[in-house]
Amino acid sequence: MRGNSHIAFYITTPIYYVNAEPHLGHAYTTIVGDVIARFHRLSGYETFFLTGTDEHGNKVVEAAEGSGETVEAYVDRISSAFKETWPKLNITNDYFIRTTDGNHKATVREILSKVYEKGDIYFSDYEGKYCVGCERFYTDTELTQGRCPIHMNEPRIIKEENYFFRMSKYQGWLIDYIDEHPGFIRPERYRNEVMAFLKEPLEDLCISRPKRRLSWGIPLPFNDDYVTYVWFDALINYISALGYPGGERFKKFWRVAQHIIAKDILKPHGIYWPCMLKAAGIEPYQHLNVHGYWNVNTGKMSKSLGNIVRPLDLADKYGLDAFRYFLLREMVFGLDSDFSEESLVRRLNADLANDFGNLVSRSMTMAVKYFEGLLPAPGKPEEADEDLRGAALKVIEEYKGMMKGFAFHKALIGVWELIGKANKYIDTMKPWALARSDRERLGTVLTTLTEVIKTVSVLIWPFMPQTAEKIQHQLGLERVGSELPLEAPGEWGRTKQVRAISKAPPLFPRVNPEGEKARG
RNA sequence: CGCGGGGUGGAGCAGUCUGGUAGCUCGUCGGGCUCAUAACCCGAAGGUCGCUAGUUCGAAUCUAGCCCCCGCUACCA
Repeated sequence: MRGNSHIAFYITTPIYYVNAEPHLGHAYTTIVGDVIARFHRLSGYETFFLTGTDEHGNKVVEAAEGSGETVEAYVDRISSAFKETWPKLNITNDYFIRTTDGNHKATVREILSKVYEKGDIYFSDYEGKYCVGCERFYTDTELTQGRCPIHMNEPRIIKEENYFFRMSKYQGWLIDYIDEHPGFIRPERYRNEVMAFLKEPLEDLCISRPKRRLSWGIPLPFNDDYVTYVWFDALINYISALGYPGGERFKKFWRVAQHIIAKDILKPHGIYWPCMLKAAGIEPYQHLNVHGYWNVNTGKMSKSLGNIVRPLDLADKYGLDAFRYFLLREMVFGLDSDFSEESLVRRLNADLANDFGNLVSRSMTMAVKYFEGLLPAPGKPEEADEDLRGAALKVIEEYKGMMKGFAFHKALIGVWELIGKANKYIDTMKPWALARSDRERLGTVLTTLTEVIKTVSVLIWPFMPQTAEKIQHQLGLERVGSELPLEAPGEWGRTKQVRAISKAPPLFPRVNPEGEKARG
């Protein structure tokens, strides 16, 4: 069933700015990317999943000075922190890009030249309110009563010559494009937000900084006294990573590009980036997928222990798969959510331990207890068996639609409805009674159950790869993980050998509300 | 007239785009089962879906107006 490999899929996270170490928000975005990438691999798509780090700009220089390092050493260190975090969260990115990479810098300069030669970059005065202490310009809205929020002094009005990107030229085109491509920015609330912004005239974008003020950046190809402003640098990573313009990957993947971002960087991605692409003569990306924020009540945590929510700590404490599941199940993609360990524990116990883990546990135990793990070929299915199978096949179809639309919580709700039906099926069929009265029927019931569990294992693999594969090994399947495609559950009745020879440990041990592992 | 988000049983949330018996988790109460991780299954109590008007045979869902809460001031996905 790998015949779909000519179908391509390209997904990106933002490149993370290296002035802080990875936190919950970074982890969420990247796990979403991983889930969607794994889903497409499972569906037979040739998939390219990109993440990386954004390393230029003033704040990075300041952060390096603050830690007493050279800029180069500093960016290497923080970039590595990101790069080394992702494997620990089971992130399967195909490439990790850094904006300090030579090929990226070359691509940025190439694009700049192209747009410059086209006449869409011009040199002009920039006048603004500049705080000498901060060494930066402020907009009126950033100022507190007309004063710098940090130094509390009045900013100086100064003029600076800079290069500008003729973004206003593309406003009409962008409005039409978004109109004609309803899913271009999604969910819809963010599309509306961009459209609302585009109702006002778009200003041209200042894309340079003089070197005397900022040297840590990519020099403009047409004026070496200037470096490019961060967004023009950063956004281009999405194509430089593919080897634009001539790279095979660019040809294969760019036309199916999808970005994932959090709502704070909607404007650069929803407006600057499409205009930049248009100016450079490159097709727009396919979808911009925008998610909300995790609101973390850090006050509570710091009171007791003075600790912060760090993704790796949570994964260590509760299990990586539980952590990944929680993030994708709890947040409605696009909306804000509250994060708390309490709600994580609630989901871990209710959804994972009670509903799902226990279903696997009781089913496996019976397969081993009554048939020594070797289930007989199923007999003639009865109505209840067919109903359950029908429900499973229906869930697979709905799941695909939800996943493609980034409705992860709905995809998981569907899977858990199936889990609920399987638990109910056990209670209705009473296999422990069949063990004494009708062994053939017992075999059919247990086979039906293991098929449902197999189906579930495939559907949860993008979210919880370790758990899914553990189950698939227990079921004695020859193909596991990404080798077991989404269509496999349709081949019902093939699971004969269950390998849970002795009692397997629970997939998800229950946790008491204080976060300690409960006594099993 | 700033912009945006939200107001759904005790708590936390889906559902609103594509109107049609109001759903989930936790909690409470009662029952069942014994294969299972004090788990699972069934049942019960509990909601004027912020307010008002409108469209409609029918509105949590669409339209208009109003009220209340929260971000936009902390690094940042």
